[in-house]
Amino acid sequence: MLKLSKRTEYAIMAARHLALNNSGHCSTAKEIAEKHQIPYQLVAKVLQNFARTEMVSSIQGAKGGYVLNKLPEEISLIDIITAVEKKHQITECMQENVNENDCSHLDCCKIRDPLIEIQRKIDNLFAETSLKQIL
Amino acid sequence: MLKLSKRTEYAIMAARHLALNNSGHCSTAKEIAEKHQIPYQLVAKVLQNFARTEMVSSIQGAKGGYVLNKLPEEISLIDIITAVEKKHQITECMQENVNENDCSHLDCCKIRDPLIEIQRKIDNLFAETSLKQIL
DNA sequence: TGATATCCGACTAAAATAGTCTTATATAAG
DNA sequence: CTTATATAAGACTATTTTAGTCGGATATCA
Repeated sequence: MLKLSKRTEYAIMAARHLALNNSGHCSTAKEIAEKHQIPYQLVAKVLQNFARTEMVSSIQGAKGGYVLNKLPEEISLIDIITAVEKKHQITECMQENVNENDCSHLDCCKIRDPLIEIQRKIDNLFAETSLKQIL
Repeated sequence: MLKLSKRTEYAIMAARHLALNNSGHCSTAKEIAEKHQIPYQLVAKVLQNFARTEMVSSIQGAKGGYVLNKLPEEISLIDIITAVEKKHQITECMQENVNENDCSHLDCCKIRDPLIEIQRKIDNLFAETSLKQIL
């Protein structure tokens, strides 16, 4: 319970790699997969997720790859997490497009408000940690 | 990712029930299951977990059940979580009996320290929320 | 035009979680 | 002393989520 997914672990490792190798040349998915011993297809997907955000650009074709668009201090763990995870909330009812009223438990809503507050603080913790801090 | 398990949700609901019905008589697993529409066997297990801690006592046999030993303000969400979950850490390497060195990633340990700090703060969030606050 | 990349959906495998079944033991009450 | 009711606990199955793989399309450099 509450564990970070491999996807997020790989995402942090990939972001870290990009930050450490951002001098001029871009990094490929293959390079990152080999360097950190993580499955190629998975890093590839994570990097594609990154490329859909502002923080990373992709360059297609031969000699292509990925580059960071921001400084490590401008990127937080929550940016990385939201880039690769659809759901990172501690309860079902906090996810997008879920109505407050279609909670599965009769008395859930008594518990809901304090949990929302905890969720907000957890997101804050990840927002306060920048990529620079883990280089 | 990061979602609380049903087990923990049921545990919070059960603890809440005990706190609200702690005037003299004890509550049975059956009663709690029916009142909150959660599977009997699951609440039963959660309550058995509770009974192994200081916060709840069980009374066996007919007319038996469970009673809270502490005031709601003396019980925190982290007490409830640790009573029912073996693992609630955000990474594998933070669990009991895991050596710092048998991390599966080559550069994990660069990431480990900041994550341990985040883990500590998450635990704190759950520790700061008492059962009384969710009654 | 071939080699090397990103892009992306569909699929399979593995692991974690949720839920069920079964049996043993304790105890109150008729 | 037997029956009904309750906790205790382990083994099992089903479901869901997560992890990982495969195949094909597109882009670009040389």
